[in-house]
Amino acid sequence: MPELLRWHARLGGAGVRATRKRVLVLEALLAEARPITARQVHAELLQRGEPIGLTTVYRAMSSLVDAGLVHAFNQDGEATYRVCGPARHHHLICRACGLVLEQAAERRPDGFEVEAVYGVCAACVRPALSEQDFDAPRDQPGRPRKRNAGADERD
Amino acid sequence: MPELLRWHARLGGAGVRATRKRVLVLEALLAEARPITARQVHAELLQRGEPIGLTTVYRAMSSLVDAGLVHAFNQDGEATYRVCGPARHHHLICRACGLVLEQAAERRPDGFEVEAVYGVCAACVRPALSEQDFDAPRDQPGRPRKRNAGADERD
DNA sequence: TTACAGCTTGACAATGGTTTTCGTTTTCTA
DNA sequence: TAGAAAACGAAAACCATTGTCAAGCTGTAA
Ligand SMILES: [Zn+2]
Ligand SMILES: [Zn+2]
Ligand SMILES: [Zn+2]
Ligand SMILES: [Zn+2]
Repeated sequence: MPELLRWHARLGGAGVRATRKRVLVLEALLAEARPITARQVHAELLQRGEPIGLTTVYRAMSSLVDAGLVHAFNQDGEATYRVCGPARHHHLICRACGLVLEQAAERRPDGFEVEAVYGVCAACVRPALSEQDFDAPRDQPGRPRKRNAGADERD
Repeated sequence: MPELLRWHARLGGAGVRATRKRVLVLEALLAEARPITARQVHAELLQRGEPIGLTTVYRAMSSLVDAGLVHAFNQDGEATYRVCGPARHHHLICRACGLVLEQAAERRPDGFEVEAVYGVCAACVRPALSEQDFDAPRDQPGRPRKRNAGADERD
């Protein structure tokens, strides 16, 4: 299982021990294509029969972020986490479906160094015809919107 | 005082009454070049001898955002507000000094529609030499950093 | 193996920004 | 001058996140 060993190596290289709980959290993140919250990870692990405290999930997230394996985002006012590649990059974050795309590091002509771009991805922009969710992008289930999903852009 | 009347007109046009408290909040925002929090507005108005409740400040912000006069951001995990121009635009938001720049509406070649770009502005990128705050950009005092100003990008 | 130091875990409490609640006050209109 | 609707504000509720602290685990040196 060289896959798991690689993660252990990347954790150890950052001075973070690959404890059982941290690996569980990492596995839960690896199973998701788009970022999820600490609460979601917590619920999934409990459902898998792996007892873990929510506090521990938060701390594991912090460790994984420190180790550079995971990046954190802010979606609808709460923190979400996703496993990212090792190359330096920034992100495109769709506020409609939650999808995150990695982009090559970029410094704009005006000198502004981009770290995160929030907006609406191509798949979610297209069907801007309907107010409801019918005809939503098929391959992207979309995350449930929360309170405060109004006209502002507080991501 | 045609200035004030213009604001009244823009508020009324959006179905938002220009009440005394709302105008006070708007004035407080107009005095600031970069976004500020509801708590800051609240404190400034109290200092000016204008009694107002924090709840009312929050609701005034919501109304002003609905009316399109004010845009909301998320800086260091809390909401900040700034008066914006009427043209459709998105924002460059510096996480170091809090500056917000309006940018012409933009859709990337890949179809992603940009709404907010978080990163570090040119003035703040340059002096990346010192860890401390000495030699910080002079013309931009910079806002005090808060908890969680770590490696992640949770804006 | 044992002992010890230090890291990890998790139940619980605390924090802090924001929203709800609800009774009072103000504003608009007839 | 009413009466209705909107706005106001103090206090409580909300909720994601962090702090606390006692118990458990891990690695290492004796
Ligand atoms: Zn990433
Ligand atoms: Zn999308
Ligand atoms: Zn704006
Ligand atoms: Zn800056």
